[in-house]
Amino acid sequence: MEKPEDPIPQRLRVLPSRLINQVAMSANRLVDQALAETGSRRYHYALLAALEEFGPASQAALGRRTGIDRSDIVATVNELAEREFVERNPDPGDRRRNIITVTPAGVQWLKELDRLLSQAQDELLTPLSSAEREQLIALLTRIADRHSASH
Amino acid sequence: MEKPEDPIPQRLRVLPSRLINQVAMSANRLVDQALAETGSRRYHYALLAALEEFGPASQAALGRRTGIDRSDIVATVNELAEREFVERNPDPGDRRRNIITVTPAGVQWLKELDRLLSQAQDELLTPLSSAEREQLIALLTRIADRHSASH
DNA sequence: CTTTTATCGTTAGTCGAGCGAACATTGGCC
DNA sequence: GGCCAATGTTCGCTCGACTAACGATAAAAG
Repeated sequence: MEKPEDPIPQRLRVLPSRLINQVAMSANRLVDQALAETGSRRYHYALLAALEEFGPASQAALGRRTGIDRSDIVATVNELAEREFVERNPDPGDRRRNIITVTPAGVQWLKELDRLLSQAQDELLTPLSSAEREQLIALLTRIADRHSASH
Repeated sequence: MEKPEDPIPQRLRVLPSRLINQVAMSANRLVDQALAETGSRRYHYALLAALEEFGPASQAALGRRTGIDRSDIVATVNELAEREFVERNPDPGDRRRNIITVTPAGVQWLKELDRLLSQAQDELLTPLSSAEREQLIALLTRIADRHSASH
């Protein structure tokens, strides 16, 4: 009654790069949806996380730490600044730089995002046991490391 | 001498959804780059694979089998038809449909893409042993299945 | 000190993937 | 015959990732 279920080609079903994309899409769907209700985007979380963990930083440094392009940092900082989660101030010691600082409200917000994201991760990984989740993370980490650091 | 290597926030480093995206990006880079040299794109492979495995089909059916939106199928079929890897003919039995058929050249091309993609997969999974690769695929498959089939 | 080189913030614009909306044509169903 | 669903197609949107350019400033080289 609800199974027209078209078959997926074997080649595609087992192709690692495709599997990964499939899962990435699910992950993004869950995460974006969780964040959307609060008017946030993934970049917001990344930036707040970087700021909270390493303290105030220039936009360029934030870009390097989060992997976000420096041209995209601009918009993200704008959005966060509008909601007063961060402040953008010129660096007196280097007038090329802006120093970005989290506000207390920003830290609070980060905690809220932490909560939402952790729920989303759980939903994503539902079919796996905790041991399997760690396995998966370990395997993925090794691949990610190899392809960002080395090359 | 070449390690400014900015640190990545802990929160991001272990966030599964982010790890997966990271790896997906590497995968796409490798795959796209392998395909680009031949003027192909991922959709081309998906379509040819579906055709070769299940035979001639309507564009809508191809969409269902590959997960490609039917509006995107149009362009993909156009591109493949231009290079004479597929043929698009009206279905005499249902005049709403086009029947897409792989040509022998298309089958040959698919084999070439198979070769290129398999290399790319290998490059992606370099840091993993074969046992680990199977583990990874198994884990990812379970997640992907859960989130596509069951909703 | 001056000239070159590099970094920073910013704007604008490209590209591909994944979609939604709309529309005309055609089929199936009652 | 009349209504709803499916099909092919076009148009356009959003997002993330990225490139190119520019003016300002700083640091390095001469």
